[in-house]
Amino acid sequence: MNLKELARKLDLSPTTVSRALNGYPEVNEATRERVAAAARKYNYQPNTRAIRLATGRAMAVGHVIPVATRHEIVNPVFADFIAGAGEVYSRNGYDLLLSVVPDDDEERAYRELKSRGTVDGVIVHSPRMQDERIPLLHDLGIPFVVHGRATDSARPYPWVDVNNRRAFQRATEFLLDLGHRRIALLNGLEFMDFAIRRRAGYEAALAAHGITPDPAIMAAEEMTETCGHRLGVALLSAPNPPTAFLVSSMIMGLGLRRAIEERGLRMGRDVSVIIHDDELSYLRNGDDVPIFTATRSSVREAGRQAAAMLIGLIRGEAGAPRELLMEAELIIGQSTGPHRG
Amino acid sequence: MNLKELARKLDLSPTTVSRALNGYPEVNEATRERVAAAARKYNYQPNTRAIRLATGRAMAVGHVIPVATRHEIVNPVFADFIAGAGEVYSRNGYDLLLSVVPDDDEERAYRELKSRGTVDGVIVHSPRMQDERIPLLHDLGIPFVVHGRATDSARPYPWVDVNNRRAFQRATEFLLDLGHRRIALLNGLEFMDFAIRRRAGYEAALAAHGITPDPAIMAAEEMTETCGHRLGVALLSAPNPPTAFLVSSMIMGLGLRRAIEERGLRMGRDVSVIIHDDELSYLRNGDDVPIFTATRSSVREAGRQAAAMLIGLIRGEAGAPRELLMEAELIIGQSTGPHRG
DNA sequence: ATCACATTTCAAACCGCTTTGGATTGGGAC
DNA sequence: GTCCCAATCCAAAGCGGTTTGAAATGTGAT
Repeated sequence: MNLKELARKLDLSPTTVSRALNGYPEVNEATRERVAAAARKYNYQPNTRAIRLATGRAMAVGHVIPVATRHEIVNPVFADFIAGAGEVYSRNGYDLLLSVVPDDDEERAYRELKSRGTVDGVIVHSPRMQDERIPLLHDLGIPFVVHGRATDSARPYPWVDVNNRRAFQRATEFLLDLGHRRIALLNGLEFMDFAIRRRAGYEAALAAHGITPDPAIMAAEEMTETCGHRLGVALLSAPNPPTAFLVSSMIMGLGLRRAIEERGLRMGRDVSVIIHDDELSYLRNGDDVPIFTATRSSVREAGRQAAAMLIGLIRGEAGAPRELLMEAELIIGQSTGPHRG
Repeated sequence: MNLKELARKLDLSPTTVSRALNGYPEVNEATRERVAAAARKYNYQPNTRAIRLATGRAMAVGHVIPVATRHEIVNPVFADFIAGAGEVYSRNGYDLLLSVVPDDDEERAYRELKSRGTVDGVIVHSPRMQDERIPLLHDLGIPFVVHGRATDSARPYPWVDVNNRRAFQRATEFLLDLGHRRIALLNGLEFMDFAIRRRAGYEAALAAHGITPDPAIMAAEEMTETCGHRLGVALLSAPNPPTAFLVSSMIMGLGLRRAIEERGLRMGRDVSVIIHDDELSYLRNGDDVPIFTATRSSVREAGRQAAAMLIGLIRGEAGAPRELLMEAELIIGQSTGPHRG
């Protein structure tokens, strides 16, 4: 059933039917209801392809997912972020278009998205510092929202981010208050913007206590279980090992815990650990009692917020906020305890 | 730059330009090259929306991701499956459309996908046994491929799956050969088809050794870290605890390991564990030496295969295989050892 | 009765491409 | 020289909606 057929059944012009269904004012309330009833009866659904061509809008949002050609890692937070964003898109009639692109081909991907008009806007994932995608998207004139931030961007740009700096600063302070002085940092790779900010927070808290950060107990690696384990083993068996760890992801934290327990130590008693918890749905930090003490911020909620912001931008809604800094909670779990001198 | 403008620049009709670019035979080789050159020069990209309307094809594939309204879990294998599928789509000019849908609303989602013509085909995720989506998609006439299988489907349907039964049968046999007799099964929720098949393999291997499965050491739960931990604690502290575990996912295995180590036991020495490893990119089972002994099968590869099969179906390629059973490898890691009587 | 004006409806153009059904041209067969 | 056919190209009609500009109808004021 298409518009023309429906119009013929109703003995109306396609124009009127279209307007009736789209809520235009210049149509009689009685006819509008007649049209609506018929549309329901015949289960009329306007053809998306036609709407898109006619209106010039794609009614779709793109998420370009760069897949590192070398280590081929898919960011584990994607699934939840997208689940959150997807909710908002479907409520607003937008489709979610996923482009999986080798990371050396991203620029071409964005240009094509623009010139072929497949999407009305995009979400930028995993920003690096001085990310080239931001000026590119500005130039192309595609509405976009960055999940995270890119330090040192020349122009302002819309973003949704967690206050990574504050979170890690608070977490470090918490450990300091427990008496820990030798606090290791297991960070993500530091070309990622969030990793830089977390380190900054960590260093600021140390500095405020007159402690100079020790590069020997600061690592920046891929946030995997095995990396967490390897770093844990190395740091714990070194001379003057840390008594506490600040870890950038739950998965890495699981690896660290493995290293701790292999050495016959107890997490929370012998060694304190704070992780960052993205509240991934398949990796909950405990059901009721948190396993890890954690800085917690829902990445799914970030997805919702970013999607809402992007739709606002696409619709050209003025005055909507263009920046959103989400504060992480500090959740006290069983993985931290006072320093045992 | 659109087709009409390009045609005018070339002093040709849009017809000819279109044909030249799409490789139709009725155009002079010389003009074809002239057209191609101009297209490059002006960076002409045909408008996707127009192509879609004109051809009636959506050039897009849908992945409907049901989000459980209650526990809100996003399947952690999605990200990698989709990364694999996405590679194949982009190579073939298809877009990947993600619909995040509350799981009680899935039927409507599929019907709408059909009647609005947004996609040419879909991938069905996480099939249950007797999955209602399969007859629905058959009726709607949308090409589809199921990732996994649905026991007891009346009609045949295209699928890509791991041989879950064989994998768990082999794993169980391996444990039996090591002398274990009390082998626990930590399975996924058993309305999922793969969980049923894994249990069948487990039970078959036990039966071949004259062992009656003991429901007391068989669990079917959500495959999370905390569930693995909770079940591990419960089973290990029960009278007559198992000496080996067969676990349906790596994440669950991490939780189990935590329970084992909390009790002062060593995995691989005191308790043997075999997990199923989907080779998730962010959750590798060790870098060179596997942490867990595992049945291993790449979910990303499954994504590639399913995508390729679906595109074949959409294109109406006859003779292409409609079913693909991938065998899992048994990888020997450090988490298994002989039974210590 | 007449006119201005708001309300309601419609015909037709348009979005940018594909595709059908000719039209034109040139060369070879007869 | 005529006819046929292959090789090229084109005009126009689509795809299924939206949107513009105009027409038809009804209403109240004059």
